[in-house]
Amino acid sequence: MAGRRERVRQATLAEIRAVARRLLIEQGPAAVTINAVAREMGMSGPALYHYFAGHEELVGAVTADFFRELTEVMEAAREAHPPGEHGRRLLATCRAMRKWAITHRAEFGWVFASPLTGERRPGSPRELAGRDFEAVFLEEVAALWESRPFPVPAELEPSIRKQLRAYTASAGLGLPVEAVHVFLSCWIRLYGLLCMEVLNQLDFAYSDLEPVFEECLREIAPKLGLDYESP
Amino acid sequence: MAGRRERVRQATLAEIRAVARRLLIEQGPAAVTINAVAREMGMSGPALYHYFAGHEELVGAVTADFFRELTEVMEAAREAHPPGEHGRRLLATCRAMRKWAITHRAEFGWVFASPLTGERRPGSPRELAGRDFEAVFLEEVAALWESRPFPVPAELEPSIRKQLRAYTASAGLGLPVEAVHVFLSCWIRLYGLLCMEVLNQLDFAYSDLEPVFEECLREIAPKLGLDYESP
DNA sequence: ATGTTTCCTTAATGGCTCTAAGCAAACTTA
DNA sequence: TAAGTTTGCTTAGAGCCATTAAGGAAACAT
Repeated sequence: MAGRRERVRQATLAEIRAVARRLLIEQGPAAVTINAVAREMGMSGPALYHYFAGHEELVGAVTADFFRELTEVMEAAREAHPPGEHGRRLLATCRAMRKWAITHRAEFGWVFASPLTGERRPGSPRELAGRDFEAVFLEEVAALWESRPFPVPAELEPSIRKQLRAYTASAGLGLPVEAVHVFLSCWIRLYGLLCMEVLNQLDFAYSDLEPVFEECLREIAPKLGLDYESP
Repeated sequence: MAGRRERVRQATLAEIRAVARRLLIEQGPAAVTINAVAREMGMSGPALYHYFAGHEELVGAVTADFFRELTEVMEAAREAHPPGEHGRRLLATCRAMRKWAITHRAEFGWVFASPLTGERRPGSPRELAGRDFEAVFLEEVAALWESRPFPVPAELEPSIRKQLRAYTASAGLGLPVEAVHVFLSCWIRLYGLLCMEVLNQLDFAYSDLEPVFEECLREIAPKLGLDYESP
């Protein structure tokens, strides 16, 4: 079924993305250019336009790769614990996320500081991979809520409720708006911390943020009714 | 003293930065190029090298401008309240920061997502302006601690204590390490939230983060022993 | 064996950064 | 005031980039 031609094409596509990634790691975001990737592969620049419509699309594809890899790492860490142990599964997922982020700084930084604007549109590979990534946490929290609902605030600021209603519906899980709100509060703290770390916004005070991250986990865990456990 | 020549030079410098900023706002970060700025001013590209050593330095100067402007806005908001009312002063400062950030999205985003690497080195205009910005909060928190110390955790994770000792000393304020830690925890939550908002990392769930920001303030205030007040 | 598709090439346009060489006006100084 | 220096610009050009266009050769389908 997959003819030889198609196989070769897929191999070339994979090599392009691999080279792009290598350039990002070795020489920074600015070095990921169509020409540089082609040169590195022994091809002429315009040849790459048979594989990607342009620079933006290449960047989007590479970003999607990063999301997928990160998602896989997180899922693997989560599945190292039995399905019922939501606390351990969530903690493992969080730690796997940070570990990947700091061992792949260039890639993780690229994800939000990428010079993209258009590639985030609905339907793009990047957008789809982003949703999967997000789902790793969301699904586990939904399962946790199913088996052992965590405490939620009685009332919600009206504007927040209104905004979250749309998101809650689109997520399609059985979570009430209030639970989504608690989850997002935790998410913002965790992801925000990582974001600042990778963008070097905390260098002025910290050189190693691992204990700060753990402290964040310790504060977040009880909000989801979970016990914090040291790594 | 300031000869005519020097005056003209300063005016040109100011115009360059103003044009760079306009290009950033109107056409995004990628449009801020030496050539484009020069063209916009009716000059030839290389002329700008008499004012800035290169693209990096121009970007750094513009970034420093943003920091300075943001710092001024925050200080003005703070000074709208009497010196003794630390709570109101800090809340006003925080709100002024977010207001500036969302009314100047391009500029605020530029500050951390800027393609700079070298311009962050010690002594650069950007680095100095960044310190002043940081000081707006830090000084007020120091004054608060002076007049009404907030509760701090009895013990600190050893690695965190060690790291913060250096920063606390360099900051040169009379704050103990524990208080600096509490301050930084608050800072990370606030700045991290803003960072994610401006980098569009929360669009998937929220369209208006103002109530989320206020909720963050409500949670942070008691950590500094302050009363939260609605805006 | 023929026609089509696919993959790649080179050429070319126009943008970018940055260096080099040179001209002219403006200041400085004797 | 005249000579020399500094300053502010110019154009030319090298070398990078993205992207389009035109064409050749190999692989595939019929």
